Parts: sequence; C-alpha cells; structure tokens
Amino acid sequence: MAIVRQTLRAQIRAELVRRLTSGELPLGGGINEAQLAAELGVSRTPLREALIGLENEGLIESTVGKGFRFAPANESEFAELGPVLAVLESLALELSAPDHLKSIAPALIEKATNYSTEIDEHSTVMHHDAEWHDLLLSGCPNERLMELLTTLKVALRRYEVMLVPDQEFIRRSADEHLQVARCLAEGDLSGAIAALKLNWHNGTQQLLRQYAAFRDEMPDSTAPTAPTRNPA
Amino acid sequence: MAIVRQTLRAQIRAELVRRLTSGELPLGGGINEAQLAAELGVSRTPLREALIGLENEGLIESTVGKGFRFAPANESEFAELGPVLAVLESLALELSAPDHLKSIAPALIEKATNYSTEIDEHSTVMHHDAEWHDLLLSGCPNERLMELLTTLKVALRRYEVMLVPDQEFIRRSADEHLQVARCLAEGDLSGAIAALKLNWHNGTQQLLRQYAAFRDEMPDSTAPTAPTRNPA
DNA sequence: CGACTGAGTCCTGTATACAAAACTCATTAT
DNA sequence: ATAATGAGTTTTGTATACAGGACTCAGTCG
Repeated sequence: MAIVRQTLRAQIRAELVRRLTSGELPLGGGINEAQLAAELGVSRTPLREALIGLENEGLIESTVGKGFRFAPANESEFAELGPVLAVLESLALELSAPDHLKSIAPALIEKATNYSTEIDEHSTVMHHDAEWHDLLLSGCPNERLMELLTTLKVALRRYEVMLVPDQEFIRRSADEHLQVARCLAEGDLSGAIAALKLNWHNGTQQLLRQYAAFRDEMPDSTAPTAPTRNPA
Repeated sequence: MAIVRQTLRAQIRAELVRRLTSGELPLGGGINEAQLAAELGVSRTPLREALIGLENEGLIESTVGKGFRFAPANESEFAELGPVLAVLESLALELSAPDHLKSIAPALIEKATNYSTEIDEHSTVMHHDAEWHDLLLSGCPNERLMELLTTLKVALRRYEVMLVPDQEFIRRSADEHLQVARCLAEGDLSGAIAALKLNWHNGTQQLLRQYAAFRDEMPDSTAPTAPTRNPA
C-alpha cells in the first residue's frame, strides 16, 4: 500500500471537481467561502487555494470584490472546446508510434463493439467513452499535450452530465469509434484522424442540441439547487 | 483614464510572469515564500495564491513538504509545446473568417518584409514575431482557444529568452511568414496552414539546437543567480 | 573515517484575525 | 411611489499566528 501525502488544497480541489462534474452543483452559482469551508471542514485558506487553481482551468470564475462562482454552463464555451479537443487528440494520434496504434487496434475494436450492444445509464456510458479515448491516446509520448487534454476534458465533463444517453447516439458513436480503430489497424492514420474528428464533431453537435432543448424547457434557472446567497 | 481595481495576487502574478519571461530568474530555483513576499512587499497569502495560479500553467512546480520552485528549463517540455502550438494556431486560422484573413494579408506581408530587413536586439525580434502571430489570429472567434494559446505562449516565452537572434534565422522566419501571408491573400488556407506549421517546426528546432549548445557550454548550472536556500 | 542520531532552526501548510469593500434594508427626500 | 441615503451586517482580500514536517549540523557510535 503506497501512502500518499496530499495537501488539503489538493483534496478540496478533487472534491470540487467531483461535485462539478457530477452535476450536483448549481453551475452559475456563487460561492460563499466561509460556508463552503465549514461544509468541507477546512479553513478558508486551502479552499481559496483550490478555487484559484480551478479558476485557471475555467471551472471557476471570479470578480474582484465579489469572490468566486462556479462557471456558468455556457453553450458557446462548450462549442468552442469541441474543435480544440478534436485537433489535440488528432495530434496525439499523430505523435503516437504507428506500431503501438496498430497493436491497440484490436482492443479498441472490441471495446467499441461491446459498448454499442449494452445501453447503460448515463455515468457508465460516459465512463466507457472516456476509457476508449484514454486507450486510444495511451501511446502519446507528449506529456504536456496529455496534461492539456486531461484539463480540457474535465471542463467538458461539466456539460456531459446534461447529455441523456440515447440508443441511436450511442450506436453511432460506437460506429465512429469502430471506424477509427479499423483505420488504425490498417495503418491508415489520416483516415483514423478524419473519423476521430467526425466523432468529436457529432458528439458536440448532439450535446448542443440537447442543451438547447433543455434550456428551452426551463428557461430561467440553470441552477437545480439554489445557494444561500451570493447570486453573482 | 480607466481605473482598474486589481487584487494583489493578480499584480504579483503579473510581476512573476514578467520576471520569468525576461530571464531574470533562476529557472530551476526554489522559492522562499517569506523572502519573496518581503521582497515584493506583500504577505505570503496573496503570493501563494499567485504561485498556485502559475502552477497550473506550468511555470511553477511544487512538492508537498518542500514548497514551490520555478519550473526548470526542460528541453523536452519545450519540444512538446511546439507541435501543440502549431496545431492550435492552425485551428485558429481554420476557424477565422476567410474574408478577414484575406483582408489582413497585406498587413501581414508588410510586417514580414519590414522585419526581415532590420536586425534588432533580442526582445525586439521576439516582440515583432509575437505581434505578427497576434495579427494572424486576430480574426479567430474561439475565445477559449485564444486563451489557451496565450497561456501556452507564456510558457514558451520562458525558453525564448535563450534564443540568440541570428540574421539567417530571422530571414528564414520572415520568409515563412511571407509564405503564410501570400497563401492567405490567395485564399489558400491549407497552404497557409502548412507554411505556418513549418514555421513553428523550424523555430522550435532552431531553439532546441541553441539550447543544446548553451547547455554544453555550461553543463551544471541552469541558474544564473542562486537563491538563498531551497535548492529543490 | 564514515554513517547514524538528535537538538535546533527554518519553512511550509493551515488556521485565525482584521480592514475594507459590498450588500441589505429601513428611512428620507423628491 | 420611486430614488437616494446611510447605518448595520456579510463577505472578500490580505495579514498574521501557529503546528508539524524538513533541513542543518555537530556529536556519537561503528
């Protein structure tokens, strides 16, 4: 058992990310530092440090006299993240060793076919998808790029909680994954990249449609639970 | 005169970035919080907040019991940043309105030709280059992408201070800029992107060569000035 | 002579304290 | 009735305090 020492700010940060990506937080909601610190059982100092860290990743925003707030869900930001992730994942593929890509292709194909058959609940679908992409990029040696991808994907996950898994969508996505994997098996890198970009494009579009519908249903409140104060 | 309120942590952060990108700091050097805070005339709290913000951008690193240190200059990180910036700038071009690209082409050409004639000192060269790229991307509507580019370029600037401007290199870079601009003028986006990627590739390679030479000259110390303690 | 040990010091990570800005809300003026 | 004012209260942003871990270095044991 490897004992890891962690600072409070790291733990707080992880907990905040968990809450943000699990959808149990009012997305545009203001943050009362004292209250949240009390709730987490820590002082304001490490909490503020965690918030500042998250601010750089776009999950938290702040204004000078008014403090922090959870970054509001924002269609355009989501729409902007899609293409960025698409090109970065493509780059990661290009930088991977062709041999490695060929060697993981069977596993990629298997995962894609398995997942298309079972219709699971939301978190499972997202988890499988993330796993597939992780395997896809497992050979990329560019650490800075991988780090960047991780950060950006966290920002995306905030929005994914809104995505309702839909049989048709899952099937199509699995098909696209399959297409990527088949190209890799044949050593057709540019084909794989094209399919990957298409996968990102379609996924983004799907979520944008759902988001629009969701917003039209309940026009005013993006916040499922209201914070005590700090309307931001 | 627009009065802007700024937090201390924002000002500290800006000052640290300035020092880091101007090369007046020991790159791998450890940070003594109390000492640096005193030097800046602030308390440890906003200083730590600034450091944490910078840590997310890769300019600062930290270890649990040992505190912060300026991220050491690291060839592989630099080599990794190049391709990432290349594809992101290319994406920014693709997302820009073709009309806008065509309209800025003349200015891009002019800047490129002007700069190739004059051989300036280091900071001027870097400044001109940054200006050219800023103009090139001025039409990109993807704010998240632009923000990302800014952050990554700051990380790059740490290394650029080591680059010695060299007549031949400047001329070639200007040629490449010219090539990008000419393609844009003709509406040849993919040509422009290819030239842009080449420009990034060559620039990166040049700096890597110089860095290797620099490191061979003075093998042990990357730190021009030594900190008091905290060798990290 | 070299490795280990432990007291002393320094430094980080976290908690608390404090001043000033922002908000609330009742009262006054228009 | 609406807008303006100002006392009172939160809340943020920064400074200071404190506990425990990390480093230093001299002394001891092999």
